[in-house]
Amino acid sequence: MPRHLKIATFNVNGIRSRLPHLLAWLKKEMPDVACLQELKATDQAFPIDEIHAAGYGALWRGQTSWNGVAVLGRGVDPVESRRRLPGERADEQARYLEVMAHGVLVCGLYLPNGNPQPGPKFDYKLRWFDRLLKHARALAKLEHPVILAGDFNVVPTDFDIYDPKSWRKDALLQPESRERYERLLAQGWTDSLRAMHPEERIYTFWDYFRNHWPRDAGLRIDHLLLNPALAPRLVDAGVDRWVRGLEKASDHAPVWVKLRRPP
DNA sequence: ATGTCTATATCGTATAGA
Repeated sequence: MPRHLKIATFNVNGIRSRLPHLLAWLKKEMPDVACLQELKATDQAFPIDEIHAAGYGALWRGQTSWNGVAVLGRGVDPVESRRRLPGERADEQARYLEVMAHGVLVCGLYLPNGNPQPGPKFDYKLRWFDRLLKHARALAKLEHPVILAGDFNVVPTDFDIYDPKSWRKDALLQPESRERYERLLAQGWTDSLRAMHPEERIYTFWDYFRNHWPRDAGLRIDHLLLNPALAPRLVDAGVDRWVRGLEKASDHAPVWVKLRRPP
């Protein structure tokens, strides 16, 4: 049994086209829990056999073409807590999956991108964020350890992007998006990457345009937030940049935290 | 304004979303 519990999030940008990368990453980094986003596959197309063969159990919520989230558990089948945010009855987009695994309530999420902004997609992003805020407020207060993990599609501050100039009008940097992320933190959530590395430029996403990866022109939009019951166990956090450097990589790199195991 | 991927609808190439 490794000393620490490792929980990660990875926007795979198509699980079928990215399966070799996902399997290589699981084998090398061995996260105990992995939240995946942008499966871009139906439930039937989810590659559960390969994931089982890699030593992981999984729950997933797919959708044709877009979105889709999953949570993998190393050596265990995650136990489903909920498959959608409260107040989502009419929302069919597969963006939220909450499970229990390795003693932690893991909330895997894929917040809407929201571009172009302004417009209906940005309105949807803010509504989705408001639903998350409402649900997260209750989760923060639990005495049980909880983690919010996923692609939040929010660059929290100008320190979390290589250069905000060409992104000022983008939905990821809007004051309305950032203010909601701030409110989330004000509920008591710890931004693990920033807490561990307050002075460091950290990126988790480099788009495919304009040579951004070779120039290390990235954004920090994939986040791992710990509730007060879990935050004292935080020992390390980082980004598996090597995955972004692979041939035909996702535009995101996996992000992880290491947590002390409870006594 | 641009740039590049993935998936879908359909079998070469266009469109949407990010």
